[in-house]
Amino acid sequence: MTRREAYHHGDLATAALDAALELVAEDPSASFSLRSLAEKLGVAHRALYNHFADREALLAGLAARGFAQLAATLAPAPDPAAFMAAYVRFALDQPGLYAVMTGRRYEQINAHAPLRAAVDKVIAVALDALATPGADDDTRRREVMRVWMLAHGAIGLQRAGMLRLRSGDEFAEEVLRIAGLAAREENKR
Amino acid sequence: MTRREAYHHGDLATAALDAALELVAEDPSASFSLRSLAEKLGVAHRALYNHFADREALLAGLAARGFAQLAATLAPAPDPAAFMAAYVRFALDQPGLYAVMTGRRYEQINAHAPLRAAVDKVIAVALDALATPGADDDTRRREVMRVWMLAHGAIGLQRAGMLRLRSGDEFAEEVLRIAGLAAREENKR
DNA sequence: ACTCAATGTATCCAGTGGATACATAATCCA
DNA sequence: TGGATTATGTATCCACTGGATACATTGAGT
Repeated sequence: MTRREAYHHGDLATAALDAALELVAEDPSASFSLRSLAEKLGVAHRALYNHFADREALLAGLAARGFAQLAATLAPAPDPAAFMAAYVRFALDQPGLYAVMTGRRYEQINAHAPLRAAVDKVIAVALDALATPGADDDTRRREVMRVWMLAHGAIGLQRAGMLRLRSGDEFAEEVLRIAGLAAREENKR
Repeated sequence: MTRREAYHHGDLATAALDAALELVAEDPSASFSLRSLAEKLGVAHRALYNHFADREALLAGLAARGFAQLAATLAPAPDPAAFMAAYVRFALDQPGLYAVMTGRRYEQINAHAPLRAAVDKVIAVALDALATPGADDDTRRREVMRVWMLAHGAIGLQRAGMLRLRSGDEFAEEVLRIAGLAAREENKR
């Protein structure tokens, strides 16, 4: 451990988020305990509280990461169809992470600066990909929301088993079809 | 307690769901404990297990009730706009209940017959209100899903603070506008 | 070298969901 | 009618959780 990053056990905050991501990937309900997380890291469970005020703060940190990753995934989207396909695939690929991201409430997001920033970044990317360049702000905002609502709604209803859609790529294509966005070849994985 | 419904403390199963609904209304995160619920009912916390296999079963029962109530609320909807407005208002009026309803997972819904039936009832009502009578099944299904996705997505994004929309009636109207369904006078409360 | 803040540990606590064993009351059937 | 049976509720226990308090250790800056 000659690395500069190492304190006692290394960069525990980062390691904790890494481990939390794994636990969430294993169990999308994110019902993991701080103790199991600490055990996974070989550390006293109380050590985590040096980096995260409480469990919610840890989840907020994980959510912030997720939104940053989502923004990076969506950034190259050249049009609404590509955006929506990429968005839906992200949520399907990492259902636990997506649940953590969208499970925070408004106040929790605003109380956590990095998370707020990460969400705003996604909004900015969405505006680029979805909104008509010349239009006024209200119109642009509505254009973004329409696509986002459809995508987020589809994911939520799918998870709750209310739609009974096919899963995987076919799901993304079906959502595009319903949204009125043609599912073109380049949108396939 | 000469009433036929009374056993020891009355119809505990129903009373438990009533009390749970209150607790969820107070705290939409539905983080209430079975013990607080039992205390509210003046009963040993273990008594609840005579009526519900576990905490999840109790939530499933509450969700089933919610969907039945939702179906009744939506049934009179004469057109998609009215349907969507009523749906959004239901979710805003009872955010905790709506979260419990949509928080169950696919397997949990199917494992609970009354819940499954209640969800199917809502789907039937939605088909009536949203789908073109003569169209083929796939088209009808997609018509339903489009509206439902928009409504559910809007509610979810609003709760997560990602849309920053106005709340209350203005929220419902804005969602209708985004969905491309005119907000007419009769949709107002 | 010495101090101090950052980090990690040890130990405790009240509260939780759930299990097992037992008590009581309502119903059913001889 | 009355005794057995079953539904319901209680008492008590358990492992586990998030979090608090007190203390130990380590690295960094002077």
